Amino acid sequence: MELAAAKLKFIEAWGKLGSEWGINRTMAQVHALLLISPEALTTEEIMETLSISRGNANMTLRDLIGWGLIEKQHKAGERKEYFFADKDVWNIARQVAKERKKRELEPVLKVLNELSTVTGDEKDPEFKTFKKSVTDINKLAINVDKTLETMLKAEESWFWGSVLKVFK
Amino acid sequence: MELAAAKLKFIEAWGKLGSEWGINRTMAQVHALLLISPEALTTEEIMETLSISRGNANMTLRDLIGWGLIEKQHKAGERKEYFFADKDVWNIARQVAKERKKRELEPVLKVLNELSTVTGDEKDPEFKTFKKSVTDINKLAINVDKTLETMLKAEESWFWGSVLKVFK
DNA sequence: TTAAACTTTCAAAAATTATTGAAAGTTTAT
DNA sequence: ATAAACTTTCAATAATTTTTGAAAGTTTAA
Repeated sequence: MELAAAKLKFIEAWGKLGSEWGINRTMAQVHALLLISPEALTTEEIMETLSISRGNANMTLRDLIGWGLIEKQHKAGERKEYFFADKDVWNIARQVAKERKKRELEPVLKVLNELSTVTGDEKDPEFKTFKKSVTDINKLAINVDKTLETMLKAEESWFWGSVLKVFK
Repeated sequence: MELAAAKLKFIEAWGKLGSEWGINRTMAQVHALLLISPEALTTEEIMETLSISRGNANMTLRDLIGWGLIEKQHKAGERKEYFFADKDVWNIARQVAKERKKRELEPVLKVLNELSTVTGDEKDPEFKTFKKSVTDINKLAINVDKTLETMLKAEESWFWGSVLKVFK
């Protein structure tokens, strides 16, 4: 496979994966583009390569910065802003995990906590079933939270070393 | 908090979580409803409780069956179909992991594999950067795949016991 | 059969989400 | 100050996803 074709395929695949994971396609594609680019790129270059509008490019870049996946770079003597992506895949994974934990897991844990204070008749099957589901989900969510917490602090080699050794 | 209010809140929260994870809101809500229901419910009851149309209810229930999250039940002497959800949260997590692995991770692994066959000039920064990103992502994806594979086979207590012990 | 009870389909409509692009805003150099 | 270079905003539009509901399909009982 040729490099040019491979790049397109990678951008497409990353975009699809993103959209399956609640990250919009364009955002994932811009990220993909910067990820495989050895040099920081300008808004202009990104707009052209991906055929997207200026407004879209601007908002997407802003979101990616918000996710901690890319950064702005200023070149001496130039007005333009350049953007580049962190190339360390483990950092990327951590960053995504961190953001999703904050945006999604934590609110859910909060609600589950509230819900576990529900009162009712212990003999009522409706009550018992509700309570059990909420409690069980809460336990699972707490375990997931703890695991993510560890991952956020861990070095990649240590993390996979440990996990895969256990699962041998 | 009252049981009735808590149920609504749970259905809402589960629906929101679902939509953040690429599962549509209605599907997640129907799942939530069945999860906290001690009895199997009919399409009619689900339609009413969640104020959704017959067509929507039917398709959603079919999808949930496809995900392995709910099952049909037939009651003796009745024409109607009843639906109930597996209440074991670990099974649910495994089932979701299994489906997403199949639908999302495996296609990505396939593409990454293809992309790692790309040819080019080892001195070209474009090529080097591309190759490194693809290779690194591939390694990460393989580790995720292995971990999921283990999870799919594991008992809940063993799984968390091992993972959390490592992360102590 | 036939008709009632129930399920499925799917084209059209509604709702949601993403994108555009032109105008407004900002910064820098002169 | 002014103008050029660049960035941001946001109302309008487009694209995508979800939902509806009525019609078609299926199963069962008599």
